[in-house]
Amino acid sequence: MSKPAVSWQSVRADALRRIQCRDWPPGALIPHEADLAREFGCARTTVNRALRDLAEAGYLERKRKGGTRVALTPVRKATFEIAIIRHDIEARGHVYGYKLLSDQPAALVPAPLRGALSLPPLAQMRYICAVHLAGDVPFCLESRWLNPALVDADQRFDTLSANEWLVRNLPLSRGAFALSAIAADAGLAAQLGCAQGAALLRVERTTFQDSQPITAVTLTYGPGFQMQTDIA
Amino acid sequence: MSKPAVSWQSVRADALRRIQCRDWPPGALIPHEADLAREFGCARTTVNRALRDLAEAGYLERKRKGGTRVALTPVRKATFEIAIIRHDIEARGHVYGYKLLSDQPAALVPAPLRGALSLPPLAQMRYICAVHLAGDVPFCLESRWLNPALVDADQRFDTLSANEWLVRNLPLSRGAFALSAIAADAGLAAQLGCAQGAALLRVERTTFQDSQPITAVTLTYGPGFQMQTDIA
DNA sequence: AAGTGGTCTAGACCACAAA
DNA sequence: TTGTGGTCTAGACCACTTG
Repeated sequence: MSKPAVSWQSVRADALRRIQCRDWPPGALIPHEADLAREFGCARTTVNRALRDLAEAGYLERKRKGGTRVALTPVRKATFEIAIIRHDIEARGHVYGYKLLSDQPAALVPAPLRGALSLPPLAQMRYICAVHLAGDVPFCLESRWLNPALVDADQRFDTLSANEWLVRNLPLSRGAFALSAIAADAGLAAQLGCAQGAALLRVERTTFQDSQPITAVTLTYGPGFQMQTDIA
Repeated sequence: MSKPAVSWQSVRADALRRIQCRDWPPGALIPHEADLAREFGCARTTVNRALRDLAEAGYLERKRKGGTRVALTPVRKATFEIAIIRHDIEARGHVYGYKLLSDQPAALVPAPLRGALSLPPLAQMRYICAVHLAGDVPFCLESRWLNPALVDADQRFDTLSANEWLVRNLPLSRGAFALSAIAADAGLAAQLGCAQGAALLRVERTTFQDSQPITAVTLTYGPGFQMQTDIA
């Protein structure tokens, strides 16, 4: 016989079991990789892969020379994908519709956004406003400031949304993301076809390519919209 | 001299550069690991680590025998941590306060929740309602159904919130997470000290240990609350 | 100074999916 | 059947931290 072959996944599973059953209690120092490798009968590389994965998942904290400790508060994460809105609507089983409301080549950027994008006073950007429809019902209002230096001025967004064009064409290196609730004012109520004062979910994103701003967008979803995901 | 040593991070960076400058355009098949290893002058393992990382980040799609392709729509993700609310409030620079509003050992679970938790009709769970304060201002209302089989009935939540106790004491294996906006009704307005009809951000979570339900919680945040994070 | 995790190597075998 | 990624090994050196 040769080897039963110990997989890093099995080492990970066993280590996780020890953490969860308090065999390795929160805050405790666990044996170092070489010891565990001997115990599991595998190479240290395999143990390393398993523990590294548990550390990424928030169960362990590792430091050179300091060793590996069980996290005091295991951090669980929920992740949202920066999706193409069309895909989101289609995944919900609706027919996608899109309507461009306005597209101004150069508009003054409001002060709060200037700060978020690190722009000088009086900076101008292209401003686009559009609505995404699920069937005939307004689903999401897209209100976007776009860096004109990064997008051909001839590029139209009357058929393909700026959302979709950007996801496909402009790589981003970093960004910020904020979620809030807002009451519909008269304008929003008209554009989303809902009652004034309705509670709406709002997503604000700003994205950059290195230190160069790409876009700042506000997505306001219709009433009743839920953003769902699984916990890893 | 021996070797400059090629790191997997440098391979990753170079591959990412080729993707972003369209040297490897979206949808294209890129060279296989062995070729890249020769080109970069490193072991295949190193290339594997780099490309695996780019695949996890959403830039590449890999299939055995199929090879590695550049993703058509690079998927960027925003991650929220399942935080202890106290930490969230303290990180915002406020003094944390907590008030237990009610704690019923056995209450009928409403039908929609029963479905989400896979519970039988007439199922009962412990029901807890509490408010988290930032200074003197209500910050978040916690309304929670808790599986009594997993928590000692003697466990009080009048000082330490169920939120914090659970994060520290009950490991979860999976869960679901939903975000929505809701208008404050009379009860919410009273408990959060806001106007009736104010738009509030709501988080609903259900968590399980294997197939056993742990808890279902609704967190309703005060008006103006923003949930923020960075895009990876 | 010394201990621990982080990484690289060269080689091997396996698992999956396409041809 | 065959090509490609997925993983394991044994050994080595390095980098960061703590004592």
